[in-house]
Amino acid sequence: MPELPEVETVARTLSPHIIDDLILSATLLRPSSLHRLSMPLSSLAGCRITGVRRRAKLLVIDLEPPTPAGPTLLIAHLRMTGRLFVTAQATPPEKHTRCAMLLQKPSGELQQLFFNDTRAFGQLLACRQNDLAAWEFWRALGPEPLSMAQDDLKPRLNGGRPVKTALLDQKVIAGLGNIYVDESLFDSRILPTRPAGSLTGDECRALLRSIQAILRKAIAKKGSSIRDYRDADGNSGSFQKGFFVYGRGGKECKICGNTLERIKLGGRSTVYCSHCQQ
DNA sequence: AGCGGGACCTGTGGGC
DNA sequence: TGCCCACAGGTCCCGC
Repeated sequence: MPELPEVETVARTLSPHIIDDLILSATLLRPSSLHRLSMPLSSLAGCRITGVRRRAKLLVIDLEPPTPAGPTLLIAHLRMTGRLFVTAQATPPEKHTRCAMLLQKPSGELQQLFFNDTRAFGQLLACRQNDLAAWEFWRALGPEPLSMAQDDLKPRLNGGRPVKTALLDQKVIAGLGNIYVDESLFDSRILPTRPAGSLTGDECRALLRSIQAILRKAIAKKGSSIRDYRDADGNSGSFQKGFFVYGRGGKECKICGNTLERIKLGGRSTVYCSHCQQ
């Protein structure tokens, strides 16, 4: 599910519900949903939520009090089907509820924060800031695409692997997934199979412009909902209505009318227009 | 180094 | 209706 625009939307919609809340308890309902580097979730009892933000495809919840090892964090990776949302105090866990936290608002009102995840690929990680250095995935994350300057992409795209594979690599650029890579490559008219190192400076600048424009539009549309994705208020995104290629293999290119090709690249379904993209 | 394939999970949709 | 297969927004790990 969630790529950068969806996680950004979850952060924005979740924040007003839980900011300044006190965590009274945290119950893990499926052990495998806890990251191997995580502290026990029970250690979060007594912490207050001070921020909700996004890094790459990760949702980061800032907590206090800090510890000698730096600020306390609760990080969620939603993977394919993870969902975070608040619900009434009395709501029982569902079949796919992996974690339930009891929160107390500053007004004294109680509510729950649920982490639901059908496929159970998603994970929660409670840790101190200093612990993040031990998490190789976090340490190696590439730059945020919306903060990159126009010449920042070219030096990161090299080697003979397909440019699509490189863009999916979170060490190259953080937050892109299958949807937004295919859409960005189409928008910049670049074939996904092109060796990453073969792109010219102009092509890299055009590609980054496309990535940034598409991510901004997708965030404005509250993300893309293919099947499972909902924001923290339970609403779907609508950017999927504007897809040019993702999920449209065998259909007509909206630009030239050519039949869109569908191939496997890096194990991922890939759709492109062999006429528009070069 | 980099690729493909499989694993991790559950659900859905299409074809027969 | 029902069964079986393919496939799904992500990442990791193994073997070649």
